[in-house]
Formats: sequence, C-alpha cells, structure tokens
Amino acid sequence: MVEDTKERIRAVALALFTTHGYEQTSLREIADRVGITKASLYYHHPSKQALLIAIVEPLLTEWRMMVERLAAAPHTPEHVRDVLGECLDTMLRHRDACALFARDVPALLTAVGPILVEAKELGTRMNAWLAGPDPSLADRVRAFAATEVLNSALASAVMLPSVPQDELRATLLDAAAAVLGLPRTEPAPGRPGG
Amino acid sequence: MVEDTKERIRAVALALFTTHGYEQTSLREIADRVGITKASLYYHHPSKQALLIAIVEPLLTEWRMMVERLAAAPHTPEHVRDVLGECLDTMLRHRDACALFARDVPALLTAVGPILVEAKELGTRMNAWLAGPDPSLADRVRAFAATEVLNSALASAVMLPSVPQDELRATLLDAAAAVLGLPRTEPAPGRPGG
DNA sequence: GTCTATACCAGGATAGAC
DNA sequence: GTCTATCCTGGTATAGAC
Repeated sequence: MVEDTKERIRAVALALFTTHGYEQTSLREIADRVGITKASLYYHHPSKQALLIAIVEPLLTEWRMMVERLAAAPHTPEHVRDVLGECLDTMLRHRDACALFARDVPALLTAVGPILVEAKELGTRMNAWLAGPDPSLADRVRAFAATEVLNSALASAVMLPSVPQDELRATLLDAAAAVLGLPRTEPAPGRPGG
Repeated sequence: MVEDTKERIRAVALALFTTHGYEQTSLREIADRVGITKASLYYHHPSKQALLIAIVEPLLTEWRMMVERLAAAPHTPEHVRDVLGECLDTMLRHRDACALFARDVPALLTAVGPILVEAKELGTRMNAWLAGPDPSLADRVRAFAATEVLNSALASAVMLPSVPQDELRATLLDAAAAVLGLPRTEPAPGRPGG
C-alpha cells in the first residue's frame, strides 16, 4: 500500500502520545521508533499538530455523529440504556484516543484548542440529553456522574486487565444506569459476582 | 509575614498549573503575575519541580493518612458511605490540586514520577478496600466506577457552578453508593429533585 | 521518500550586581 | 530579596542532496 509509512507513523504516535503524553513525545522519538528520520516524518505530516489532528479526528467524527442522533431520540429508560451502551462502545473502540483526551487536557488544549472546545460542547449536549427533559440540578449532576462511570472503563482496562471486556461492559452499564436511577434489567439467570 | 512572597508564588502557580497545565506554564508567566522576575522566583523555590512538589505535597499527605486509616476500618455499608464522604471532602478541599492530578497526568508523570506512582498506589489500596473482602472482578470494577463518580465533582463544579456544594456532595454520594449497590439511606422528608 | 545538516526559538536555570 | 544578563538544552521545522 502506498501510504504504509504514513499509517505506521500514526499508530506509533498514538501509542506514544497516550503513554507519555503529547508534549512529552518528541518527533525524534516517533521517527526513531518508526525507523525513519524527523525530516521524513515531516514529508508525511506537515506538523506535529497536524499529526495529532489526524489521530484524533476519527474519534471526534464518530462522537459527533452519535450526539447528533441524540436530538431525535426519546428519553425512555431503555433508550437511555442503549445510548449509554453505544457511548461505552465508542469509547472502547477508540480507547487510546479517549485516554489521550481524558488525561492530557492542557497539552491538547494548547495544541488543538478548537477541537477540545468542540469535544467539550459535545459532552455538554450528551449530558443535557442524559439528564432528561426539564432536569433538576441533581439530575444534571447525576448525568455527569454517569458519563464518568463509563469513563472508568479506560482506567479499569489498564488496572484490571484480567476482566473480560463483556463483563466490564455489562458491569459499567449497570453502574451508570444505577447512577441515573434507571430500573434494573431482569436479573439474568447466571449472573456473576457475589 | 516573612514568607509572603513564597506563598503568593505557590498560589499563583497552582492556579496557572491547574488552568493551563504544568508544562504549558512558564516560570516567566508565574513571575509576571506575582510581580517579580524569574530570578527572584528561583530565590524562593529552587526549581520548577520543587515548586510543583510544594503545591502537591499537602494533598498527598492528607490522602496518605486517609488511606492508612482504611486498613483498620470494617467494611460495613455505613462505613463505606463514611469513607466515600471523607474521600469526597478531601477532594473538594484540594479541588485544584486534584484537578491537576486528574487532567495533567503525563506532565506530572515526567516531572514528579515517584509522587504519581505513590498516588496511584494509594488509589489502588483505596479501591481494594472499597471492593470489599474477597471481591469478584465486577466488585473491583464497581469500586473503580464509584471513585470516578466522586471524581466528577471536579468537572461538575466547573460545568454546573449553580449547584450548591451540599447538594453536589449529597447527590454524588448517593450516586457512588448506588454504583456499589449500597442500601439507600432513609428518603429524607424534603428530598430535592424530580 | 528518505537522508544530513542546520536555522530558530522558548524555557529552565545560573552568575553576580545592587 | 530582587534585579539584569546570559548560558544551555532540546524541540519544531526547513533546505537541499540523493
């Protein structure tokens, strides 16, 4: 494939940005690990910022579409649960990029401010929907808390690697639902845990 | 007071580190805002790293003591609730420093690695206690999620400044308890929200 | 498409006068 | 205790050969 190198750069950069941070990762480090030089890197990506954007854009796009769809979604318990699940799946699919957003805010803010602003705005809309129609202040707080619960998937995946992904998903979904005060789903015959 | 300047530097630095990030804040910026020069700043704090440590140490000390006390605490529902509350209060008391820890991980990791490692270890012990004796995997995940709920106090305080702190506290405490599956406290006659 | 070499700049840190 | 002036490192980015 023609753009093999470009892709490899993206993959390596994502990994390094996520583990060491955006500012803490030098282009030299990325180039070294890819097996090329800094100058070659610049041939494929015009700047460090552009590289970051190329990495982050796919997640943002998907997230944006998801939030757009919310506008038409009715706020029923089952639907809320579906949305939480979809949200969680998106996060797990873009695990690394999400972790970057969550843990490296100041760096991303100075590097790609407008993108962060949009991400924050999407988060606000998501929360407004989750809080339901005509929400109390407590409802809004709970909506925030619920999304934080989903967020803990990122930390959990790292700290508890032995947890199978389905169980992680199910547990966090129940937890988020509990925060929002949703009725529990049927107890499912062989449910795990004491 | 003799050390007035030193204190003012700390206050300004904390504010800037929290809003713009550690790496993104230059010593010149801090000095400017305090109304002195970089060189004077170095008279009070021997390095940027030392300044960061001076800012972060109080929180870490308090946190450490709290976790120490957990070793002797029985894992009863009321006690779990108390611990969650204490945890939340500590966070709210050190709001800014906490936000720094939560949102600027990579920078802090490279600047004060060992401190971050200890903080992470304290978090692990906290979670181990929260998960209860002989926990299932799901219990551990829930413990993580519960602490994340408390964490959302930081974001909530910024995004929903109109929420009075008591209500924020009570709502998040209930939410965290719900995540852990604790029995609800008595419905409290004039409970807010719809 | 990849290289070597280099310009350029910002930020942390120090020396030494006052 | 505060200042001016300077050093030094390291990082982004570019020029131009192969």
